[in-house]
Amino acid sequence: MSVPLYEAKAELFRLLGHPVRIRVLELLQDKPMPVRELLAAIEVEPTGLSQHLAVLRRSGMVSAHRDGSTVVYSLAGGDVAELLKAARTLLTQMLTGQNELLTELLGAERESR
Amino acid sequence: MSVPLYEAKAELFRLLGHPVRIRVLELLQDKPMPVRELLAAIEVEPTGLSQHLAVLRRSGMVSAHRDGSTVVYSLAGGDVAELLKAARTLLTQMLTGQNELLTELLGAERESR
DNA sequence: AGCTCAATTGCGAAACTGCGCAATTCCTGA
DNA sequence: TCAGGAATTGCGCAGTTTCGCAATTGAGCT
Repeated sequence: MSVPLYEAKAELFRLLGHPVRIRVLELLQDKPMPVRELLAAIEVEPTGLSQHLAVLRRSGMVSAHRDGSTVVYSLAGGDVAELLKAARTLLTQMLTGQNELLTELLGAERESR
Repeated sequence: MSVPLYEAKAELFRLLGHPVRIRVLELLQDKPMPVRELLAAIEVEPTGLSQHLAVLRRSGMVSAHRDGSTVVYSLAGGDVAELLKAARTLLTQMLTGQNELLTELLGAERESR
């Protein structure tokens, strides 16, 4: 293997590490969408969106094809949904973990007063 | 929610977007480990490892406790394994997708000669 | 107390990322 | 064919990340 797997994973995560790109992937999960529609759904300048789309395209996560004067993007292959779901699960687990710790600490403080 | 979910996801992915941090999480999946052992397993300077561990600690993904003169790190709560597995799956899907496309293109070229 | 090893932190330099503006490409309709 | 909108690209600036060195903290040993 020329590129170790953990490098590839890190690279993948780095690609996903931007709110706009997450939004794009989430939106494309429902159905393919023209840029115009993505633009309407996400708060971002056209040029910024293009750049993020370019990143996703270069990485092979989405593919684009022209339809007349507009460009339509769609997810390319892989199970992105699963990854996003795992992220969501992990986030909620981490947050509840922190909450438990917090309430525990608060309880301890109350008792010590 | 003060922070939109997609922001939190992006943040999470950004945290994971470094090879050393990925390695650390992978190693900690098996069992808690002292820094010394992580250091032996990963190619990185002690100071660099410390910094990456600090990032993971601040984010709440790992926790550390002293044991004598060494510090032992362990995964904190959440199901990191699931996320890493999803990443691995997605990567292989993307790579095979590219391979198929490649062989398709090569086939087409051969035919056109 | 002084020494040493383990781990962390502070800091400055180098590399990278994201953003917006201006310019460009590609298509469509007059 | 040319004016217009859709989308992309090139480019420079500002902000962030990463890295290694030097300095610091904490624990065990004599």
